[in-house]
Amino acid sequence: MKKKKTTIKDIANVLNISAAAVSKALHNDSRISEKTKENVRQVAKKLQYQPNHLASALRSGKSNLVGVIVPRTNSNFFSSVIQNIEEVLNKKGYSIIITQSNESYDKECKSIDTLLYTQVDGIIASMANETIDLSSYEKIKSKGIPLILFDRGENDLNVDYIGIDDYNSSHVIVEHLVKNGCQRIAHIGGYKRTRIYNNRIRGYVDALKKHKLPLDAELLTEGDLTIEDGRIKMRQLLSLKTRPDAVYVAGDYAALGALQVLKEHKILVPEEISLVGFGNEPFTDMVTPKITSVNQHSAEIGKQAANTFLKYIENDTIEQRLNKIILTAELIVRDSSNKKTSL
Amino acid sequence: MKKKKTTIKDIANVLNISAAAVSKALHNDSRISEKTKENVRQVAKKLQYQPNHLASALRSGKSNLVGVIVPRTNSNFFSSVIQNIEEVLNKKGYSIIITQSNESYDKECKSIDTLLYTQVDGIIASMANETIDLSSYEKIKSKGIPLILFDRGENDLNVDYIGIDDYNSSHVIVEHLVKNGCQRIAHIGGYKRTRIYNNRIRGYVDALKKHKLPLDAELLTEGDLTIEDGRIKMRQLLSLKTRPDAVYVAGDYAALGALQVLKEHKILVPEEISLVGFGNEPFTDMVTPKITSVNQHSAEIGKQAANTFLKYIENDTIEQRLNKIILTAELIVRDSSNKKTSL
DNA sequence: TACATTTGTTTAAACGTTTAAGCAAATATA
DNA sequence: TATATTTGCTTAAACGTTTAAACAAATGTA
Repeated sequence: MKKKKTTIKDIANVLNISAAAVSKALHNDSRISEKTKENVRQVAKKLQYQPNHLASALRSGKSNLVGVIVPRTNSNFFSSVIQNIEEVLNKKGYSIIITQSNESYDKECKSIDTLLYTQVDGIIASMANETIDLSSYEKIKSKGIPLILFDRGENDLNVDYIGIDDYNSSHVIVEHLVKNGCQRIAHIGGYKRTRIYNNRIRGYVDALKKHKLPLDAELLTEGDLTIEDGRIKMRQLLSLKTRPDAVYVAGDYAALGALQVLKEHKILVPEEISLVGFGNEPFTDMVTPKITSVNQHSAEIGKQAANTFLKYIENDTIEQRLNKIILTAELIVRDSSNKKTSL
Repeated sequence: MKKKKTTIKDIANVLNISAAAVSKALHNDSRISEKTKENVRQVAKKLQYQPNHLASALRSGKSNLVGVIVPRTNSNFFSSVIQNIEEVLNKKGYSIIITQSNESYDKECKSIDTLLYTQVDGIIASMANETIDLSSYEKIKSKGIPLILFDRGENDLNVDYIGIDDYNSSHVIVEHLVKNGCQRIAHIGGYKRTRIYNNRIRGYVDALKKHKLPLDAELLTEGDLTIEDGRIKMRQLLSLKTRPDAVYVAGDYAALGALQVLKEHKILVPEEISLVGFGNEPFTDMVTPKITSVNQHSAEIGKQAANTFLKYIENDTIEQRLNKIILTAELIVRDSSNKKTSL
């Protein structure tokens, strides 16, 4: 059933020249005459020749493929990062292979193996929530393949990292809430072991101290920041003797869950409780009230990640080391925390 | 800088056997002694041997890679389909390469070229909105590579297709709206040239006829079904002399835009105007009021698509032809159209 | 004992490219 | 005119596997 594919040899046979000449003609080698090049191009077109990536990559040692590992693609942040990585890399002749870890460590390891097996020229990744053991990522490094992390990274790997200033973002958020008259600010956080969430928590704690606000253990929770997690944590917060008057949630999905619970309890947002999310997912602008959130500059992160990879390709003498590009996140104030306009 | 990668020959040298023996040992060939196999496994582990996909794929003519083309990944429908394709195929030793067309015909052609170039063993695709010219897809077929379409397909390609019954879904929706007392039902549709949207439009028209409802050209619009498109079309509908009392939108994002406009105009949903979307994106359940929508069985579609591909691999004598698997869509009734409970 | 089969391995070719090296013919240089 | 350089190609090896074919040694069969 399989149709025979046209190879460089087929073209060579038609023109009665060597396969090497055809290869060079297709690569526009200066030592091949214009006439031959034109002939080759014509025959290639007529025979519907399509170069065989496997063969050329094997021979040249370059696959022109870059692996991208994300926890999931159905968040706007990740899909926007991916799109921008692709845009930059396509221009330089690279294609990308996207894999999802689904936040699972096992799946992530498998993805890495698949990518290495496919002989990608580099890997750009955001780590799964579950990942603590870094040996899989060490393997990438040990093969001498450029590794670039974004969003969810790890200092210990000593590779390039592109992300936002999580610690400072927390300060900006707390400051904003304080300005809006909030006194008892809760934080629904991610897992501390993940660096970005740890930084957000540290920023939250330090900002409270700075503003001399109560630092109550009850007001600080840790979780996976899914919608359901947000619902659970919000219910917990509502059951406290003294409820918070503001909740800063480290992820938009959990913020959405929290908002649902608040609405179910007929609690006015932001009048009774202010709400701030993180990530600026499109739905934060769709729900009622619109949720204040933090723009993570996904496009910029994608572009920087791609360019960082290209840097290694263009100059392979550079040694990989911890090199952080930290972008300043931007607070997008919306109804859920803006008491001034809603009064 | 590049570390030397371990090959089958390195293992062979250590054990003083031939490379062929190593290859066979790694593939658990029955003609290799247990002792040798064990030795090979040990040395492979010690040297951190990772097979070279390029070489094995080139030699065997099988890449164990399947290309997946979607308009975008940041919709829940597509990312769920992808996840299920991956799940099924991973079990059979295949990895997938995901590419996004971003609804652009050009990008789609490039994606197809990249995938063919990468020598994928098959392609599973949902076509871009823009795509009318099918020559790119014909190219896949002409190479003898299994092509499976889902959601956005084209009969003319004569390949397998997995999707839902769009025509009938429209009937179910109109029926539901009629039962809820709606008389003047508008349809914000997709482009007619895309088969699924065409089917939804035909179903809408025929259902109106069946229920002897007015078939008003003003009430039927065509567009790209983005949020913005939904907003524009909804404003148009509101500016009519006689407004509709129900709007059936062929996509959830456009339905969301329509809902925003309705809320901005302080129109009660569903009391004054009922709203139904399509796709059952998670946000339909998050907004207020929750939007009635249609579940497209993304998981099932993904699994069926993967299994259809596997069918061709397991039996390469089968000729590809138009073979539709049509799943029955399920109407999820929510607040935006449910007058009975909301009264 | 003679031959057949099985076991465990090796040899060598192949997959489709790229590329270093080689070489003859054409052209330039002195 | 003799020699050097350039042009336009060919040859052959290589990339890391897989696999058909060959083969020696061990084992089985009659």
